[in-house]
Amino acid sequence: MDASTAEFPAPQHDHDACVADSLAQAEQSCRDQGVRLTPRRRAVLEILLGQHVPLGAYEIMDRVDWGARRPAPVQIYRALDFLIEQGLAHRISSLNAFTACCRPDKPHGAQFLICRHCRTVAEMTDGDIDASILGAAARAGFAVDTRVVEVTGLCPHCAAPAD
Amino acid sequence: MDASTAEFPAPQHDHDACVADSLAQAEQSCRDQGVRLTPRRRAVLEILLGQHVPLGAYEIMDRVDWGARRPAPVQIYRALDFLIEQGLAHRISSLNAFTACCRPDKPHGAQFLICRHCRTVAEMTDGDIDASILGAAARAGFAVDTRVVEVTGLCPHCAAPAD
DNA sequence: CCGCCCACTGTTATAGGGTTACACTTCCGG
DNA sequence: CCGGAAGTGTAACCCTATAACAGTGGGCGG
Repeated sequence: MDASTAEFPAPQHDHDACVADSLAQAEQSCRDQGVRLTPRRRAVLEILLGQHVPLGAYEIMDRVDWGARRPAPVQIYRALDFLIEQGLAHRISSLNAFTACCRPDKPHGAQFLICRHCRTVAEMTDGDIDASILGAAARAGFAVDTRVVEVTGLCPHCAAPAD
Repeated sequence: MDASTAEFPAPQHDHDACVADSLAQAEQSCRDQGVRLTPRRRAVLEILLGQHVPLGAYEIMDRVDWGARRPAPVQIYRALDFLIEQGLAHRISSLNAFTACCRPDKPHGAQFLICRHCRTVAEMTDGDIDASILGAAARAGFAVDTRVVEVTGLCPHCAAPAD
């Protein structure tokens, strides 16, 4: 079975290219699905793409610039709902925070590795984890709907140097 | 490897015995550890044990009866912190809610099956899930600290009859 | 071309979840 | 009997999320 494809982006990677890439993919994906990536939604996505650290809804609210007035929480949540529905973003339940999806092209339930030091999140799609969860659920007679897998610890970049 | 041991309690099971049992185990466990299951903490635990459905901190606050005055949120959280530290309760991140641990005797990281219909939660300790998570993390060079595994869907009792 | 519907957006208010700071009490060991 | 650590009480505050309702704009059938 397909093994883990998780990777922690190096702190110095070319993040601008990283963002441009994901944004282009998102636009393509929305065209394909016949849904609208409006300026509001796009703005929220861009903010999420800005770093590999998840943001709370209120942090997004503070960073977004929609002209005259600071947006209300509900506006942010609406954009987030859309992005999550489209697979362009994920909610990190254990942090009450949100992060852009790094592979919007294929639909997937993902698992997350969360560094407790630099707070970077790596997304993986590991077949073994998925299979073992489905197996255990089946043995309990449980019909699986959604899965939340969030692992906290230390990423390679924070574990290696003096902490 | 040890397979899943999850089970959904039948809606009609003898819940009084179920509670008495867990409470006795909790008291024994606290004596063994040399920590104090004070009346406040015990009250919160009893409320959590009252059903197999997780409760929010504010629901607990409403149900607890500490005499004259309704307790403040922080008092509930302190009791919950203690119970979780002692392995007598768990936090369900995806629900912002708490549930009593059904097997306080052995320390463990657990996985949860959450029924979206009756909201009952079953706790399991599945070695395969654990191993696959640790394996994937190791391949990413990630040092695991804590794991959150929460699966939503339909439990056997809600899937079978007319829904 | 008109008018209607529907998706999107804006505004206000409120419910629910969680923490900080500080003061007081109770328990227990020396 | 005294002092510290653990437990408890109180108040104030911030973060997270949703409900309810009003306005706007564009596409499509008539």
